[in-house]
Amino acid sequence: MGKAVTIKDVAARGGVSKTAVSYVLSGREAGVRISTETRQRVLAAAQDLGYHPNALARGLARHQTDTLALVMQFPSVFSGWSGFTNELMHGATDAATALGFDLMLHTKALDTAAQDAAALTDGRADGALLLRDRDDPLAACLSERGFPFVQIFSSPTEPSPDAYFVDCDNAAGALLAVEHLWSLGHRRIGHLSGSPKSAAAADRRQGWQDALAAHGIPARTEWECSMTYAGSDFSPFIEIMSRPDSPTAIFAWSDDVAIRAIRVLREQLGRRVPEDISVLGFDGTQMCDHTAPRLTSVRQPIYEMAARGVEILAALLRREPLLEAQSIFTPTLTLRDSCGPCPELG
Amino acid sequence: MGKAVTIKDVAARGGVSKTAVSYVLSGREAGVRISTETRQRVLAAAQDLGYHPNALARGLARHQTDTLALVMQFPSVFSGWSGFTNELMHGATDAATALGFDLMLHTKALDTAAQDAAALTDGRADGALLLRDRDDPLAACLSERGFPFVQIFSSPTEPSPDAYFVDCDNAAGALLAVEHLWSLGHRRIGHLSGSPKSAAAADRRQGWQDALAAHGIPARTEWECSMTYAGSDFSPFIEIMSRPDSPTAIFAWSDDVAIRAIRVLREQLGRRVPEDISVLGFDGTQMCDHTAPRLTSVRQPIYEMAARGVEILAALLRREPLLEAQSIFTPTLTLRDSCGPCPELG
DNA sequence: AACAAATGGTGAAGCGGTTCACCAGAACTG
DNA sequence: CAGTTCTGGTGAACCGCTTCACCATTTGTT
Repeated sequence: MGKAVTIKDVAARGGVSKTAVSYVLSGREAGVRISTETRQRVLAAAQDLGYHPNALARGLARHQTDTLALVMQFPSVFSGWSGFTNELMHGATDAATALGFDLMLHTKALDTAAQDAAALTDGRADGALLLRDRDDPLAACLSERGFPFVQIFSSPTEPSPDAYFVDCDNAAGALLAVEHLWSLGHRRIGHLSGSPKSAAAADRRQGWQDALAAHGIPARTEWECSMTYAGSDFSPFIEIMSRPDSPTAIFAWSDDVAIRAIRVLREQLGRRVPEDISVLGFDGTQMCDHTAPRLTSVRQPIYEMAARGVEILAALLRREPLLEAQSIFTPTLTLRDSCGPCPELG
Repeated sequence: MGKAVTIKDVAARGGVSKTAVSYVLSGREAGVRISTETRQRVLAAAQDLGYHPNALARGLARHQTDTLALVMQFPSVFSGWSGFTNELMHGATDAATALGFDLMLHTKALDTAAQDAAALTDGRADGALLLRDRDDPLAACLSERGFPFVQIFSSPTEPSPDAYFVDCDNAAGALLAVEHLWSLGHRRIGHLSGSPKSAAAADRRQGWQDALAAHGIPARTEWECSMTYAGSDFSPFIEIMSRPDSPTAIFAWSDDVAIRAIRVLREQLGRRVPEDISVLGFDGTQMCDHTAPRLTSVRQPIYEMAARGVEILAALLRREPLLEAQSIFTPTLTLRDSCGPCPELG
């Protein structure tokens, strides 16, 4: 790094004080007047020198950096392949750019939530977008420190008016899924569930149970199989599907897992989808259109949800009025080709 | 944000000077000796107060932030779905975490490369990972400013000993692809090409041409179709494939595009893959295993390449000896089910 | 006992900005 | 023409941390 050009250099070249340069370049001329002529000189000097203010110094002085932290639960959030993370990052970066914020990634995990919170509040970011488990202690630690944050793809167990979050109605999504399969004649509807610590996964599982219960068919344990990642060991699933009364339809908690399940069904169990068995996913990622058969899935608008999270956080930081501090999107069902009538019918 | 706890608070509580606290907490005790007893007091005080140094102030004073900037060519790098970006981010974040660096995303684009460079060198990042077009002016601007960077998934046109980059041998990859299709009897081998500005895409296209030429069959213009994104309009492709002498095999510059092509072939042209036509991709993303048919693809180790980029940059910044400043990975061919013998044979 | 060396630590000057308090001179007022 | 109000701008403190130069004691040496 050669010596970078500082505000002092610009001041010298413009024949003015640092103060004048600061006022001109930051645009915030409240309290101080600068003549048009001086402004031009400063601008020219800055241009000539290729000056760009040091963000560290500016941030230190202003206690504000116009930077948002994106905090992931696991580094492994990047290990899925269906495109959830891609779409999330896309929405978050687009919105951040549009609103004039930069984005920092926080994938590190320290020993305790308190330490994570301390690290997050090291001055580099003005606020955080949290993609974490439900009731994650980090949120509490951040609240305690008075650090602004918005949770995305998660919502608190108890309604709390002062929490900011963006989520979709996962239970409603699960209901859509089960109802669709039910209408196709399926009665033994299995579930590939995610981590119980994930708010989204837990709600989808609950929604599945409730939807079945509403039809007078309590969900059976042997219809459920925990499959947190698409890369997980699917032998429990194979075991379950090999039993006599195995489900005729599977509702998977995510597209990733659904896609993997289809493959396992075809390659290791010799079952055709949707003729022998129906599979339904959750997320409605782009990949759904490109599998064979194309994956019927409950869609949550990931891009929009991530963008909304950024918007809420931005409004919060800028003390602008919030349209809705808590945003719950309604999922929709996108029909494609992976679900068919129950083969045991007629 | 409530008043954050500063080094002064810790000093007061420990009954020592700021200086002592700084030396103890930063671990860098060159030039100054601190007794074990004092150290304990400082540590305890810091612990009690939940102190974490302000990264802005520290960075400003030290001219170093242990943060890397990841600069994308387009925000749309997140719009693909095959998992390239996911795998890249995964490798980059893992390596950065392992080496003690944070990651900042830079997806904004200002008016000129010079401005982009100025913004990048605003002090927040020590160096940059560039995912950009070949001969991108940004690289030149950064060099001029003496800002350290490593280009990933790209390499300079002219060999330049002082450039740092990680790439794969794209031409060799294309050769693998063409040779495989050739060995299956295909003679009319088409190409879905990417942006000519992308180093990778351009090299793959060139490799395809050269490989065909080596067999005495110059690539015909009507075998090629530019298809930069998987979301692009595929009607030119449809047009090409509807002609009498259309290719019997397609080498796509990326998995995304290959997957889309398979779908278009099946749904809009009624052609079966691989019976009627073979399709071969590039990247070897996880998605290849989950399409139907599974996609035969030239694999480049995206995770490792991104991680290597981070490692090189880290070594550069820490003035550690570099094993290889320029890293060129050799791609491999992963056979799956999307390529078959040329139907026109026997 | 006199001096050197080691031990343990502090003060203050930055790093590169922002911003508040204040000021000199020109332009109005009555 | 003295007094007020604008206009246009400056000086210096400060943001929180690092680090160099330096100092006061204690311990070791001859």
